[in-house]
Amino acid sequence: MNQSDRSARVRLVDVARAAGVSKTTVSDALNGTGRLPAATREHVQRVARSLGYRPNATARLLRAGHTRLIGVAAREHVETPWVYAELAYFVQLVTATTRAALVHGYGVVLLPTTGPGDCWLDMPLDGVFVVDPVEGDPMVGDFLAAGVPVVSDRRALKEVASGTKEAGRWVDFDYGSAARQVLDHLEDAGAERVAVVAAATTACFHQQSVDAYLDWCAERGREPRIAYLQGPGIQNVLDAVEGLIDDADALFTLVEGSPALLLDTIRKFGRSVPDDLLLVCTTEDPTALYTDPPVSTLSYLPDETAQAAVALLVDSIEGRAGDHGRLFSADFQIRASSVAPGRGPARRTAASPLTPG
Amino acid sequence: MNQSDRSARVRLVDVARAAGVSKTTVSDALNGTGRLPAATREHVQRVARSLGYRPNATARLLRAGHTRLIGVAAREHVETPWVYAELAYFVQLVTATTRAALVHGYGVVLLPTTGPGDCWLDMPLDGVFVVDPVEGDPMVGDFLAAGVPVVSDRRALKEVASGTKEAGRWVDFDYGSAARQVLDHLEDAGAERVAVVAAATTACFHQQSVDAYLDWCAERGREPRIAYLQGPGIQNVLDAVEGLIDDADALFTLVEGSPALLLDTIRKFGRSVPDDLLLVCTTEDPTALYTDPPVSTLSYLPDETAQAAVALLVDSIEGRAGDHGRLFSADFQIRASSVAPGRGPARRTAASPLTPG
DNA sequence: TATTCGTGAAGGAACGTTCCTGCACAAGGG
DNA sequence: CCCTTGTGCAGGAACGTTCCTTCACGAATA
Repeated sequence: MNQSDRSARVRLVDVARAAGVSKTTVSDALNGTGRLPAATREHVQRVARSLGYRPNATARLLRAGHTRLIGVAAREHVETPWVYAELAYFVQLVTATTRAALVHGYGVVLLPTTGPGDCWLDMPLDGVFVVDPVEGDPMVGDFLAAGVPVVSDRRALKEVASGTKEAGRWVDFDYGSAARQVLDHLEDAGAERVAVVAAATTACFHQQSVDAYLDWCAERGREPRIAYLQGPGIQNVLDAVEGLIDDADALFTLVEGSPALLLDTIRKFGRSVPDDLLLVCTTEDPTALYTDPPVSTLSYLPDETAQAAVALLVDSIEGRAGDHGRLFSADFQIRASSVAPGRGPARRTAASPLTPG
Repeated sequence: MNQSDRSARVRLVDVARAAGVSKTTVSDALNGTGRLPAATREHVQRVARSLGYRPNATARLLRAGHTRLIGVAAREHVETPWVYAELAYFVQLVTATTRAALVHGYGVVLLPTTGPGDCWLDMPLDGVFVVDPVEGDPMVGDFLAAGVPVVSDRRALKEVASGTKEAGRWVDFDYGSAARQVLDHLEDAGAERVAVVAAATTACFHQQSVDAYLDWCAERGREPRIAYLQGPGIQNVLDAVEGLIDDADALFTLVEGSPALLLDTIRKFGRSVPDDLLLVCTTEDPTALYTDPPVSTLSYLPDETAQAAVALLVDSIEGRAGDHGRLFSADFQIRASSVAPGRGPARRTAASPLTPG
């Protein structure tokens, strides 16, 4: 099948033969290396161009010993379920990773998180960024064992720390305390029955957030109000809200859903934000700024995270010492949707602007 | 720097030496090829595992002659400007491409559409999918000249058709007639002053859509009402709407913007959808179904497009004949936002459902 | 004139696989 | 006992680059 292509492809030696010089000369002429007079250089370049020669990327990479390719495993981005549930976050993360990688001279491969065995190891990667791994994620361990530098969640790295010489570097959030920050804010704003919408996944972020919520409730002797998504898509988010709304005076979503649509849905059930229901969304969706009222958001800074991850990964790949990891703080933007009217700004976060500039 | 890693890496020969067998035997034992007794096979596998051997992906690829990697150039996805303007479409396209590629056993590399010269040619790709290329897109020509199979817009392929032996395959929409379909629908629904929001780019989709709109207006002797985005982000979309709204009785957006937010904005200007302003959005945002009223959408089927593109690309890569291209029709879903009340369903599209199931 | 020196270019070893070819040896059939 | 057949494995050539080493040769120097 591919034979015709294979043999038709002009190689370095073909150029060499056609130009009447050696492989070395062709290589030097085209790469600007070696010591060649301009005449020879131009002659070779002309011949190469006339033959339509293009160097074989794989061969150069083998020679070079690196591929300048990093993998990004964004579990929820590629796998079918939950695609929409967390869309904006993963999209921004992947996009920012690609951009950051480009700056460092690397390309990005979107890794399948599902798939047969360790098929990802067949890809010629210099390093991998495993975003928000699930519990006992096999990818992290596989790559580390294969000697491929990994950047991921600190917790995921710890799990496989034993037995691998290379530790892997991390980019982390303290998801638990971010959730607490939101919960405390809602409590300060007067909420007594905070409900949470979560996804049914073992991803670090969800697990830690939910655990923090449960602890927070337990500390206060309150009964947790939590709804798990039954499937992907907006409808499931709205359904989850529906199941919680009657018995809550504040809503904290851990999954992405259109802020505007959430407000619509809440309104449909006869509730009003923020008058008798406070709302905070974990989301990267910028529309939260423009709704009426603007919605308070908890952001996990995909741009910053991606940049840090790539920087750490590249350091690791290129053998520089650098940091072992970076700990970020989530960005909690308090807006009108979670400030009870007449109460003024909440105590602990009084410095934050209530409305966007 | 990297030398320690380099020399530390266990190679096939190291396993061979340690196991007291030849390279061939190791290769056969690990790949399940050749004729070896189970004992030898297991012995080699044990030694390989104990040394932590992982085959070098690049070397296998060189040997194999292919990389099982395809590139996706989604211009607007990675480049900074307009990132948000067309988000959902590109996201779904890239995601669907990744998924489809995986099914065929290929990985996906996100290609930089900006960057020095032809840096993309350094990547070891078996094929490329160039999404919605701009006019005179260099990538298409570069890859075709390099003998790398390309799937792209038919128009972009035509531009560079001369001189390259391989033609490239295409996945196409008739953007013009899709736009006309929407415009005709709006006219049928009673609109006389249809305004359009467009992005300032030379991407095929935008150019052809705008051209169709201008022609459509000219045919009717109507003055075109068109606003170009001044920059990325939702705010610019809303600003564009603001500039058009006073003088229009129908709005057709060619750029993605949150349907819910568009409705809010329109309402803010004292207009009402669909009573005195009809609205159709080009978007993949599923929230359009859930707004009040639900918003009519024109979808360019990213999932179907991606699947077809990957299938064509894989055929091309693996030397199968297959189709030269696939022409799709955009999916126009008429909902309440573009049906004037009391007028009943529009003539030409009476069969389409007015509300989602 | 014999020795350096710099320039221009060729030869060939790597990079780490896969896989084609072929050898040694044992078992079976004539 | 010789010839075939099959099994178990080793050797080494590819894949297409890059780059280190070597070499020839003319000019400048001693």
